[in-house]
Amino acid sequence: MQVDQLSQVFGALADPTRRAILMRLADGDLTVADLAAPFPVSQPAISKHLKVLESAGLISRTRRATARLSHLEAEPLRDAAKWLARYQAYWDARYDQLDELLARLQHPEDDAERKDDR
Amino acid sequence: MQVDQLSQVFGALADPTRRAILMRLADGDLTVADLAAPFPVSQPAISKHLKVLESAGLISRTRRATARLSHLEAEPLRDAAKWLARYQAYWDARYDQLDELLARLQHPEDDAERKDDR
DNA sequence: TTGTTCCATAACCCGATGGTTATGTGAATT
DNA sequence: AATTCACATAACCATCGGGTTATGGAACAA
Repeated sequence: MQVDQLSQVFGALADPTRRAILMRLADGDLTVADLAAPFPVSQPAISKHLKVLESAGLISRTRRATARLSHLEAEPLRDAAKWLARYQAYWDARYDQLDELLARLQHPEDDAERKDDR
Repeated sequence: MQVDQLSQVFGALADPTRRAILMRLADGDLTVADLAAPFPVSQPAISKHLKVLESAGLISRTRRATARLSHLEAEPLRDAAKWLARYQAYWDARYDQLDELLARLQHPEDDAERKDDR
C-alpha cells in the first residue's frame, strides 16, 4: 500500500459499511456471514472491506471451526483520536471567537465577511 | 458527491497533504500560494485538495484582494472525534483484557453458532 | 486599457476502490 | 473419499482520486 498508518485508518473509516462493521464488532467477534447479513452487498464485497480493515490494523482475524472470526483492534483508533484532539480547542465556540479575533488583529485592513454555507 | 458528512470528513483526513494543510491553517488563515509552498505538487493539485476540504466542511474561503484565504472550520472534526470516542474503552489496555476475557466467556470452547438479532 | 497576480477550471492519465459473478480452498462432516 | 460449509481469490467493470499541463478569469496596479 505504501501509505502511512494514519491515512489507512482514516481511509478505512471513510466508508459507512466499514464503520458499521466496526460498530458491530464492538459487541463481540463475528463471522463473515454474520457481518455480511445486514448489508445489501455480496459476501466477497464484505471480504474486501474486512481486508481493508485488517491492513489498517483495525481488526484481527482467527479461525473457529470453518468460520473466521473478526476481532476489533481499537489501538489505531486511538492514534486517529489523538490526531483529532489537537483541534479540540478550535471546535470549541469560545476558542473560535478567539481565533477570529486573532485573525482580525492579524489582518486589520480587511473587515471580511465570511460566508460559509452548506 | 452523495456521501454522508462523516464519510467525507474521514475521506478528507485520509490524505497526508490535506492533514498538513489543516495543521497549517490551525495557526491562521493562509492563501493558496502559501499553502502550496511547502508541498512538492502543483498549484492545481492544492486547489483540488482545498475543494475536498471545503466540501467536507473543514475549511471556508474568503477573498482578500486577489488572494483567497482558507479558514479552518473545525466543527466537523468534533463529529469525527465523537464517533471515535465510542471506542475509547476498547483501546484502553485494561478494557482490552476485559474484552478478551468476555470473549472467552462467550465462547467457552467450540461454541457452534452465534445468535444475532436482525 | 493593458498587464500582472493569484487562483480556478478543463482535459487528460493512471492507479486505486467498490462492486459484481464465478471459481478455488481448507477444515469439518459424513 | 467425497461432500459441505464458510470464506478467499480471480477476473472483470465502472467510477473515483490524485496528479499533471494548459488555459481561463477576477481583481488589482500601472
